Amino acid sequence: MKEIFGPAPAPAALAAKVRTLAPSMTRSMQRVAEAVAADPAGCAALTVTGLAELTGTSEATVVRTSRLLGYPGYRDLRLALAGLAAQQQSGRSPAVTADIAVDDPIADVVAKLAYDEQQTLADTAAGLDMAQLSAAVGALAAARRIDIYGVGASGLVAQDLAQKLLRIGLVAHAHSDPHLAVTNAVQLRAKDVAVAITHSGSTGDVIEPLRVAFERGATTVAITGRPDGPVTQYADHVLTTSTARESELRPAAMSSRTSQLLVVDCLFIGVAQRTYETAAPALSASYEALAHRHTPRAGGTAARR
Amino acid sequence: MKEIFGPAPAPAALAAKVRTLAPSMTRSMQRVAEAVAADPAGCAALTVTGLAELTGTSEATVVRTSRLLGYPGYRDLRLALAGLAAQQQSGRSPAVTADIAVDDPIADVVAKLAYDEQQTLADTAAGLDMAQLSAAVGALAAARRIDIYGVGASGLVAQDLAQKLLRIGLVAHAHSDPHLAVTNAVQLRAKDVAVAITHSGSTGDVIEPLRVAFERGATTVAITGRPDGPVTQYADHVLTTSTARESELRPAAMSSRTSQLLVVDCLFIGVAQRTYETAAPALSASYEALAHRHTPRAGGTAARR
DNA sequence: CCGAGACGTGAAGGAAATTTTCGGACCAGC
DNA sequence: GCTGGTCCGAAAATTTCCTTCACGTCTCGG
Repeated sequence: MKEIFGPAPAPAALAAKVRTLAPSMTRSMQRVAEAVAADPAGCAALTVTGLAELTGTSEATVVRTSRLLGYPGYRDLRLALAGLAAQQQSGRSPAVTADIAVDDPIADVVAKLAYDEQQTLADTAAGLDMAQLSAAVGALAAARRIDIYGVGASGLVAQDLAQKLLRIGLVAHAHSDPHLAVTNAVQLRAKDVAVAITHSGSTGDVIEPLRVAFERGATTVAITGRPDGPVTQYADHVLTTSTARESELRPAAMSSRTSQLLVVDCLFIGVAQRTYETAAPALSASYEALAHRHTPRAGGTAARR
Repeated sequence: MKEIFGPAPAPAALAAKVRTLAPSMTRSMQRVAEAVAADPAGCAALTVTGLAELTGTSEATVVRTSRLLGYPGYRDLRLALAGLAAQQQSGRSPAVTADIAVDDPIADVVAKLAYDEQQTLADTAAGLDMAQLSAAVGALAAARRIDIYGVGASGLVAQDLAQKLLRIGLVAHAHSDPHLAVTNAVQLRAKDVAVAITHSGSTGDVIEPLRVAFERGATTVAITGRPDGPVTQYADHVLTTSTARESELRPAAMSSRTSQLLVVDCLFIGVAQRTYETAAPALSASYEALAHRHTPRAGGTAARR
């Protein structure tokens, strides 16, 4: 009997991982990663030397790329590749997803967007580090106070998380004003938690308050698409969101938001589970508090003017 | 020297092949074949030496068995094994259909959430009325001014839409303060568009400004999960979001948000397409304006305190 | 404009894996 | 007990993989 559970490299999340880590790769490594992502089956049939020649690089680069993707060496990457190829083979052939074009009919836009977001969700789920997530949940559940930082599109996600945590009785606040965020971060102490949400991983306005919180001894969590970005310097726990390819009409903010929200939801559910005794009544209380805000039913038809 | 082996090694029919060929095997080879068939995943993790030790045989025997099974050597058998393991792995994941329970491990929570949200996306895309969507897009693209109403969780979606439309040069504003929303709605005229976002379809704070806008002659759009709700009285175009079942730990806000965001994205892309001439440069301009807000690269490791 | 430093890269050598070779062990039959 | 055959594994031979190191290139600061 063999137990290879914990440190086992991700099985299916390879394509997602390639996209996530691509920005932090050098040119040569990108070529290798690209080849691997494009044709897992083909690459699985190649030796280190073969893949190096195919991509016009050296064996060392291939090994380096394998390491970056989370495997101990090329040998294990190759095994994962074989597995991936088998899955693709047996699984449905993924419908060809071209980029969204200017002249796409609206129905195609809907289909492509839905498909892309589904893909993003799958990638994110596959790429999430359960240990980190679990640790972050634990910290949040026990927190005296929670500060959440995010600006721009990520600011909305930050607010979403804050709203949810408030609903289950935690003390959470989302800051999108960098100055206020920093001044609030100074107040944090050991039992507190600070969460930074930034897709790029390098948004100064978000990193700065997290740094302050980190130095104050608070537990810090980063939700980012760049696990190698500056923000992770000051993060005790890093939750990686996936990055879909983006096109001219489809800015990165769109898929990153989907990914971030999934992570946020997972955090929320996790915390709700751990604090179930207090969370459940708080949830229903907040629900009932809003009931009278909904008008019972539609009347007739309205007349304009 | 390289030889091309004629018959490609079968990937999935391995267990059958083991049984078929077992009689023609010697005792030691049978032990190897048996181990391989019993635990493909485990054996895939072993080297030749490891498998030889596990089965109490020698490396040579392992290679001989591989040959008999139709592979050029153990290396290729191992690859096939990894593929088989991946297939088996992917085959079993039907546990996600259940509701999220209090004692679910965190990994299950992630899987279930991702699955549910994927389902929600598919449902929403399938249920969207293209004619209504198209009409709404047309109204937005030609609008002089756009007001968006939403409170609570839907308020964040409203802000998301406003952010996006602003980015492509439209005049859009999200209101979550009901009073301000109404006072602003009074200003709307024929060429303007008002969008109301409410899952329940009966949120008074959102219906009220929409009614005002409607009576002022503005084009009104409702994004709601209840196409028969009160809000649709005052909506020229109704975009229906899907509703997933909710459980105690998973409030409706979660899936409705996913659904609403997809609709909002569709609106955005649709508008961006129609106003491409102005949208494209506006998008890249807003992107560049933020570039300097990102610190270039990570330094070393941070020290707490 | 130039130099110092850091980074990316591949070549070569070393380690580990796989495959082959070869000799010994076992088992009939003579 | 010997002989021929088959089966098996230890160790050599080979391929594959990994590590080290030096060279080229780029960047940043003066």
